Amino acid sequence: MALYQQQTIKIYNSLSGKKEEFEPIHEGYVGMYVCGPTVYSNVHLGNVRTFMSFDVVNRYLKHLGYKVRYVRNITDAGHLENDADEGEDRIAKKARLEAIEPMEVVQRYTVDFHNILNSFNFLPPSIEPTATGHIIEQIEIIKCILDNGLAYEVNGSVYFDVLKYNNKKTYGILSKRNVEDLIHNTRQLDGQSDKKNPQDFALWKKAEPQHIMRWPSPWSDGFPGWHLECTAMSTKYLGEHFDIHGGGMDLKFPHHECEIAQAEACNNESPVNYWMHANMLIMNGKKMAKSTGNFILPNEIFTGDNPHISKAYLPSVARFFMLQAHYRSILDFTDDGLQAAEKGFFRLKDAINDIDDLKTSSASTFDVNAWRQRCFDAMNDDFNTPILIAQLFEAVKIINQIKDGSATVTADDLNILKTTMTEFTFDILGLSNTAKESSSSDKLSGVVEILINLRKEARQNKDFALSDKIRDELIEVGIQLQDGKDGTSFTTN
RNA sequence: GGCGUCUUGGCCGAGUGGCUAGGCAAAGGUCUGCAAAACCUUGUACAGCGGUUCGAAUCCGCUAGACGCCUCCA
Repeated sequence: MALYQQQTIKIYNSLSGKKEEFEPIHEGYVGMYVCGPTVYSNVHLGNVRTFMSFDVVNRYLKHLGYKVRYVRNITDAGHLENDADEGEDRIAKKARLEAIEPMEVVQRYTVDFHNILNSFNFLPPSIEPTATGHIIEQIEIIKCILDNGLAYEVNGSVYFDVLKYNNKKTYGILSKRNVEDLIHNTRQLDGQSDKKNPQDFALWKKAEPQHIMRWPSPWSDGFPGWHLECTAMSTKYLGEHFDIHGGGMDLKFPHHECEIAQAEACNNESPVNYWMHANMLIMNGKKMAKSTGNFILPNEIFTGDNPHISKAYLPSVARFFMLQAHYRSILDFTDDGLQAAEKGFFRLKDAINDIDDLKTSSASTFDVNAWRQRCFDAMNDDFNTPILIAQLFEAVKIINQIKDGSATVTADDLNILKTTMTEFTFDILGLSNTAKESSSSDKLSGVVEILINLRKEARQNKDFALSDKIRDELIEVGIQLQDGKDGTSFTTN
């Protein structure tokens, strides 16, 4: 029996505003689409947090035995910097500024994106389609919407008719806005527009002569509107109706709202069963923004080369830090928070690495199966990683108690304990057991054992100056000795 | 201006109508040659003001503050 048959997941659905029991359309299979980055600059930490949230969702669903088709796109087509009819697209702008081809911009930052995600130990999506690779599919959807009378062409551009759509369906169903409010509150944009109404959005834009990224279409040489690619690619790879759609909270309106409208306009059905939105990452209490300097690149965390942090942190420490908050909460990124996370993470990791050395007994002083289920319960409750981490620390305490002799465990229970800890910490949360990898070197272990023995002799001879020197100098290189009842062990960080 | 979210102990950060979240930090103790690590003990928090209720930090209203979206944005 698959694990998913024993566990019931509840997902907070942005569409209904409630936690709902998760039932995939096809038993055992999950289709999930997550809006990926626009590759016109380095991926920043806020992006990483959103994608990390869905990396954990992906990992957990897989762990439960679901066959997950996880589609995360790369936006490499030039979208305009604003929704007015004028303006330069961001990729072209970057290309001009750096004097390179637009596709060089795309390549450079796609590679950066993958590098950063790899360093954070992300699992790759099943399919990572690009917008420029799906121009034909996007054109087909525009034709479909035109055929259904919910879009109109003006001067080679095609716009979605929001008011007309709203007569039949509800525009604003996801973001809980009503069209009347939108009409009253739409800001006046400079420049004359071809749109019938300001809240209409582009499906296809005719390219200005200087616009480099352009494709032929029935309406003009131009480029697709900025909401269309996700509808095209999610439909192509997951079907007209699929299970989960995710993205950052800031995409809820207008991007996801427009996706729903496009899909409904073409296929006449709601495309997604569960909408999930990850909340924003802020830094030192304020929005991250390049313009104010309140900003950090993921790589700078690993090197410590940023004025907002006091030292370098391992990717897993940053990952642990972010997973200590629930994905639907705003998270404040601070150096203090990272330091606390670092200590906590090392304590967790050290305890897991101690499991193999624990002694077993004829009885257990705790209920390992009940604890294991509490770990599942935490994740089942809308992927509540902070609660899961709290449960993992309950186990840390037990492991240390067993080590101390104030708790006992049977061999069978120890096996369950170890499996559960490993699965949840490394497979589901996606943390890395980095120290174990470096300390598992037989040569290093051998050398440290020699020093431990030398120190032991020194201590027996009451030569504490020497024994402390060995201990302190090992700490300098990141090796900490731990004197226990059964001799001295060591950990590396 | 409109819409929406949030405000928890020294810090971070969960959660719930009545039962210990957890991490970090702090204090005392055990262990130790001394430390470190670990373990044990200690905090009676939920912005303010009203209301509903047998009972609310958890539900409702108002006030204050923070944030997000409304324009590209994870």
